[in-house]
Amino acid sequence: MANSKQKKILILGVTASGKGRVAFDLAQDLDAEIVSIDSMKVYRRMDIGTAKPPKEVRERVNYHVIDVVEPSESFNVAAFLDAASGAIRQIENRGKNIIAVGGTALYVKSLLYGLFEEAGTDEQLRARLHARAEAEGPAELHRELTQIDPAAADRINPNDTRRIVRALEVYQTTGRPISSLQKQWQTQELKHDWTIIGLRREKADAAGRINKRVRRMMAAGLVDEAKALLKEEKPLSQQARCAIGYAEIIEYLNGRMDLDETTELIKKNTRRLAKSQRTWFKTFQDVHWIDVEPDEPGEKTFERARTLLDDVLA
RNA sequence: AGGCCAGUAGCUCAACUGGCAGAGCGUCGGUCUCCAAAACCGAAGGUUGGGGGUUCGAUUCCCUCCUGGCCUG
Repeated sequence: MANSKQKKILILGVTASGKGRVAFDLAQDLDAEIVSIDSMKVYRRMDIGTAKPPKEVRERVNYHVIDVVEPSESFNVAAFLDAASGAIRQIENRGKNIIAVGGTALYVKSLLYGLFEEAGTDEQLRARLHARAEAEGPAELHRELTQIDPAAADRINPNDTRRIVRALEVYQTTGRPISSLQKQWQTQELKHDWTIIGLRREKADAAGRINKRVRRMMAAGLVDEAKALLKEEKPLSQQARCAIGYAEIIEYLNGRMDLDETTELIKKNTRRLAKSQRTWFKTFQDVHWIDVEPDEPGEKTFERARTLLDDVLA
């Protein structure tokens, strides 16, 4: 076979940057399948608010790691990495190219560099530790962490209950300090076998696209979609219920604000998400950035991405 | 027209009988290895509506003007 090794292309960008469109065009062009890197598109029936690719699109290209869990279920990085790795293996077996797209930076990082596998989650232990943090204050747990794992304690802020709890959880379940396990993102030369393309836009342009998209989601029936989810047998999981768009509409349905305020709040929170994605992506190494112009048609961005790939992969 | 209330950070509001103008939210920046659309940290931002007066010292007391709201005619 001439092309014995498949291409692995990763496309990054903040929410509403246009990366989905570019991924789809590239997938058709390169005979590839798509792996979604998105902590919210994994939930079934949360379609409008998570901006999933529509059916017509999904009929033409295979999408993975979308709709893999019920809205009542929890999900996390490890589950993502499992699902994504499985999908990638399948695609490779079919001899197709792989395009990963997404904006959940932690998941991207796990896909590139892996996670330590010695400690999963222990929900009960975690709940107990959180209860203690509530009662005694996070500083007390942080002091304990200093005893068993000074390196981790040094890196974690005394108010950061979640990370303190996770560090203690890891120690109590494995007997090993978390800092001794978190090695895979710290080596001098981080290695992976992906070609990474990043889509970047001016902030005002990004904000404008977000506002437009939120308006479109509201018009497309986001409120009804959220209502339907709330009517389901099982309640939404903690993660699913804090998805932007859904969280605010739940408040709205509880009479906490009117529809205009709700829409504005969704825009604001989406802009905040974009900001934090931007911050994350700055730290990513070897990204080939494409600066997308405000009025640039999606087709042109796709052409630019393809040209860039030709150069890089040549 | 008269009476009353209000005017302090971009927004919503604090500041005991005069004593160094603060908070929340937003904005900006950052952290991030099993909840990450989460959680956490940091920074900037004010001639306290204008002008005058009393005082060692005024967001605070007095006068006046401006703006907004309510009440009365």
